[in-house]
Amino acid sequence: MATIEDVAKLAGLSRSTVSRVINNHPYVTERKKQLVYQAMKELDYYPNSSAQRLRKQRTDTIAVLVPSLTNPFFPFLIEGLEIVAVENGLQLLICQTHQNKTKEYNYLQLLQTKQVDGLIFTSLENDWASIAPFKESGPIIMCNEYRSEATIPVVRLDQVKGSYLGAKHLIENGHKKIAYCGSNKGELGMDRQKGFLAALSESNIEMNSQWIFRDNPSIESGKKILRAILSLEDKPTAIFAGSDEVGAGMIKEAKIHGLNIPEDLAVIGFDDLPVAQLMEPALTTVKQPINEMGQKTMEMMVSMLTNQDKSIKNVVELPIELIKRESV
Amino acid sequence: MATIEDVAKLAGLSRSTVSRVINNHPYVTERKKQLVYQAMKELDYYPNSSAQRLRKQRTDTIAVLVPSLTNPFFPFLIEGLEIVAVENGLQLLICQTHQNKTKEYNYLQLLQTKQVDGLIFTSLENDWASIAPFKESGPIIMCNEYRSEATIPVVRLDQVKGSYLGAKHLIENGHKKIAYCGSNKGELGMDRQKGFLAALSESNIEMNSQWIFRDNPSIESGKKILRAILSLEDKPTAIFAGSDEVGAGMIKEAKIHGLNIPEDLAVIGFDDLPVAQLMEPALTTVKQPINEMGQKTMEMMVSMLTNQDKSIKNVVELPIELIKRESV
DNA sequence: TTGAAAGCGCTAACAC
DNA sequence: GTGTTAGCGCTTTCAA
Repeated sequence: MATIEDVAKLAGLSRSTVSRVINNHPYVTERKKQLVYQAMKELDYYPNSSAQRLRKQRTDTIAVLVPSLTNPFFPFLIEGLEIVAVENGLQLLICQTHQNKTKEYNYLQLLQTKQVDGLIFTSLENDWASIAPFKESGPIIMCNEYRSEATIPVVRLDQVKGSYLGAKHLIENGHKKIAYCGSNKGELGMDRQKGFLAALSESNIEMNSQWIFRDNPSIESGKKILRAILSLEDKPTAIFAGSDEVGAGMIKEAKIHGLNIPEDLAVIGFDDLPVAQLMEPALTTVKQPINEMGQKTMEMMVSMLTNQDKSIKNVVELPIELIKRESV
Repeated sequence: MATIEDVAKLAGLSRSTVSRVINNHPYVTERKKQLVYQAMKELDYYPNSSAQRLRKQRTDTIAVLVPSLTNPFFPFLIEGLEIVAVENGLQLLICQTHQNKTKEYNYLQLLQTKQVDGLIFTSLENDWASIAPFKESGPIIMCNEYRSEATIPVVRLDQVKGSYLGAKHLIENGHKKIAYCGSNKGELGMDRQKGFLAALSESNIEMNSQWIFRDNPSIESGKKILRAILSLEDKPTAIFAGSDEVGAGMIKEAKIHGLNIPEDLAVIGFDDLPVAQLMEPALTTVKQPINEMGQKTMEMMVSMLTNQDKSIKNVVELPIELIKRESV
């Protein structure tokens, strides 16, 4: 394997000059530049990435922590992140936490071992307190999920408003017995529940604790929850599904059990993923501007990387809207 | 930022001993080991990843090239790859090519710049001839997609058989006018078409060239193709969709246009992704053991990494089967 | 069982 | 404009 030394020798120049050519420095004669290119080609030379990183103390790589790629929400988020990353010569290191606290925590070592320059959380299993110290090791941003105690930039949506819109829509369609699905672990989940409950109490509707479900946001969860609802004595007439995948699973399972959607049971999703449109009836949902959220996040990362603004408490909030289809 | 030198000093030992502790070498007194641990903790020390990689000439990272993560097939494949990668202390660097020849080609530099130890193709835009030289830079494996000229290990399915099964099922259900969707660029695509045509000719069924569609495997493509079919004078009675997403898009669009599935039009998918079960009617499909394919691939990569078997032409072929649901 | 020393491949002062 | 040189932080002979 050829090194920069070999190239320098063959071109009859010094390592520095070769390095300058590699890094597009000005002040290199066109002639010598050509000499270098020629030698590189002849030797099939490529700069060693580890050596560059060690010397430059920079990796141009950003870690992106996602719970799972099989939840389509995250590939769409990554899509947005990647657009801006590529524009800025950054590489993404995609890390699946599988909702595992320890795994998530261990990925923070990427920052300490200088394998990445920055890190983006799109979900969070650990307490903020245990994450906070890692801010010293490089820029950390939260995207999608958030913590109000966290003194780092956040790109998020108004989840309170999102679920409020969803619940309101259900109520306006005459529903008073509404089930709720969603996590209550993160602040995102708590806010979403808050908005939901706000809409109910605004209309003096009471919540039945039996109608609250905490499962994972998956199709299987949707099916499971629907079966649980069916076995209830006092059944809700509508469900706030918390995600399109859950909503889709519910619709499918409901129909298997002979229910008509939305007549027997109204379902509203969250996210506006492709599956929402595919369902029969098409899933009414709360749309999140996922791609835009990704882009805004990476823009912020780039600015942190260049300005060294290590601890701006910057909150970007993007719009969220109701998409009416046929399931309510 | 503390370095190994700092740790050594604080512990009153040499860099070598600290390094030995870091790398779990035998022959270090328990006492000194503890001294090192203590110093590392005190200094909040973490080994610099770039320095280790440069020195060890190893990154323990494998590049995985996928067309796109928003096609759920690939997240499921990655799931399988990751299981075995984690077991073997390997990291995945997931790279989206977005079906772009140049992008794909540029990712090969990861191998030459020694940013990764090996590389896995799950699709291929470039000719094999232009990829072949990169074998010198590290182990390359093909998974899912394949090329018979390629002298590298391949983990794949019998695509000829898969599409044959699908077409046969359509024929057995009385169809003689069958449309086909699928790429004809890669060998996977060609084989799939081959199997499809084999089933037809076995039953003396002729193919109408107007019934062949080459769009991308997406929901939108499915919708578009369905509309194209609707505008045809001589319409097929069944469609081999080539992917579940395409099939799902078709079913949805067909119903919008008042068609009954499968009475007016039978649809068969490919992959057996979650969306197949969600559709109404549920999508009959050809199931690929995606997760298993990922695992087998990474097992092979691990063995290449350890045995230095750089050019085994090893083909692993996994079973493929028909899943009968309601769309045929 | 431990330490000294060489060197992985590169970049960036600094000097000319 | 170009070369010399120091050194990024680590591992691994080699010798003791």
